[in-house]
Amino acid sequence: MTLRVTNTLTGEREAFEPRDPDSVLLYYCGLTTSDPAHLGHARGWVHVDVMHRWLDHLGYDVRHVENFTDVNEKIVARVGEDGDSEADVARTYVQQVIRDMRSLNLLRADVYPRVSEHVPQIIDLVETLLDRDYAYEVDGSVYFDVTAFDDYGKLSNQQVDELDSQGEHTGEKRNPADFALWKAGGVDPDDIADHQHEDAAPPEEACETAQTWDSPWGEGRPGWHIECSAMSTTHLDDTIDIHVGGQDLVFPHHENEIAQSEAATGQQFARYWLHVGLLETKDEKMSSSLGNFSTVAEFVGEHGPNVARTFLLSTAYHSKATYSAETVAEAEERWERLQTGHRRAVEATDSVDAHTTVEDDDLRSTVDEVREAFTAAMNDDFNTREATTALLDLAGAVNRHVDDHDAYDYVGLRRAIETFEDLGEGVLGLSFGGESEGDVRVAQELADLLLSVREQEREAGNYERADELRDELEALGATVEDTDDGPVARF
RNA sequence: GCCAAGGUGGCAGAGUCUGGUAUAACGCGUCCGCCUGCAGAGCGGAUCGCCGCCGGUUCAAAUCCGGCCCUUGGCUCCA
Repeated sequence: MTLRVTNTLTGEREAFEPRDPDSVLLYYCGLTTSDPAHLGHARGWVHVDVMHRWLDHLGYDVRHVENFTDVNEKIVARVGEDGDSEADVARTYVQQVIRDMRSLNLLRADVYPRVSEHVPQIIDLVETLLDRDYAYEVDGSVYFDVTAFDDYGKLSNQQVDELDSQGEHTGEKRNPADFALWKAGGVDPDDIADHQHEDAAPPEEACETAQTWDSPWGEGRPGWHIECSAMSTTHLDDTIDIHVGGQDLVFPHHENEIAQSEAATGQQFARYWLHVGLLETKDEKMSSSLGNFSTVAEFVGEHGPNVARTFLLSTAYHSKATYSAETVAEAEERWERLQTGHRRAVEATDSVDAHTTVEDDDLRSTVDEVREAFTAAMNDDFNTREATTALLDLAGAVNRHVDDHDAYDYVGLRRAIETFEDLGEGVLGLSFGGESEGDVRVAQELADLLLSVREQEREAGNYERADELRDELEALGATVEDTDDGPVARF
């Protein structure tokens, strides 16, 4: 069974064949560090993370690069608010993003390159494009000439003529569809005014802090698209295997990356282009500029990383996803069910009723089916929803086994636990063990003490007092359950 | 205007590439039963759709073909 992926370049789901059969070069278009990351960004991160984990699982040696765009007008617009200069604001947000990523239990990328560290490579690339007549200079700015690159539009199926008729005619560009590789001078206050918040520094002052670099064409700043071409080539290779990004980047960003890179190297830039669907609230996408977002920090703070990942993975990466109270509640239930299944399997194997001579065929065959279904789902264009569904089936089998048997199938349960851990933790990045250490242990003991008091009240028939004790425990964040083996408090 | 993705039960969301192993998965919601002092978790069962509309191909279509309607995204910064 081989991995198949939907390639935006061809519009088809095709067999994945990396350039080298043993390794994969993966690049993800990261974000501009001008605002706190929102759940839509997290959706991209988590899906790329799972792609990375699955490729590892399949035995590939994965090299994963994810950039930060720390040079941008929108960052300048935050000066005075989140820092004293463009570089300072960028640092503030890079730090926040790293924290957010950690909170989501993401595997680390091999490199997190920033634009500000790659200006020499960008300049080299622009020079190459000028040498090869794919670009032209006007008053210290350099533009890419889209008419010089025959394949322009191949990713997004755009026609240059059509783009020209829609584009803005500025004085410097030969064609409206041409785009900047290098921009002369600093940042124009007029360009940031619209992006500023109330407490930001005055536009003129903010723009004075914008970073500029020397170049063969004078002082200036790199264009937006060129960075990814330069960083991808620097840290991976001229041709990479998988380039991932949000669906909103297909045009113009990714189209322009292809044009720049392929014009410069004469090689195919990326073999597979995968695009992550956008996270939408009611009827519109979640976006910083629309202000309709929930930040990663808020969401993870409220729901925790496991619910966050379950939520983000409950829709296949290429589809759009809906963010609403209902969809989040569903994710909470799905996670709860997975966690309960895992926990009950662990508790049953630890029980004195677990026997090595008992065999439950239903449990054992379900484990095998689940592994097969999970693998098939992931190989089918990383279908994380189907993969999660397989694990939910496993939870059902464990529950049935524990409910219906007095003697437990130790070996079968072990296999179920291994499956939860290999696939749920290893591939989906969930964490079943969770927080059962240190502080929680003390809390657990105190809760148990209260529960024993509650038991006395219950035995005495004082249900009113017993329920009060339960309510008090629950008010402190515990969940009280009366099980066959007695009352239990969970956190 | 151009490009792309998508329209499946109350919600959400697989399946569509490779037409039939489907009485349309999984979850949520609702209802009933088991369990329970009650509740929760769990188990079992049920409810709700014939898959945007129209036509075609086929022994057979949610899945293929044609037309139409609608939604979202991109064409300016955006994961």
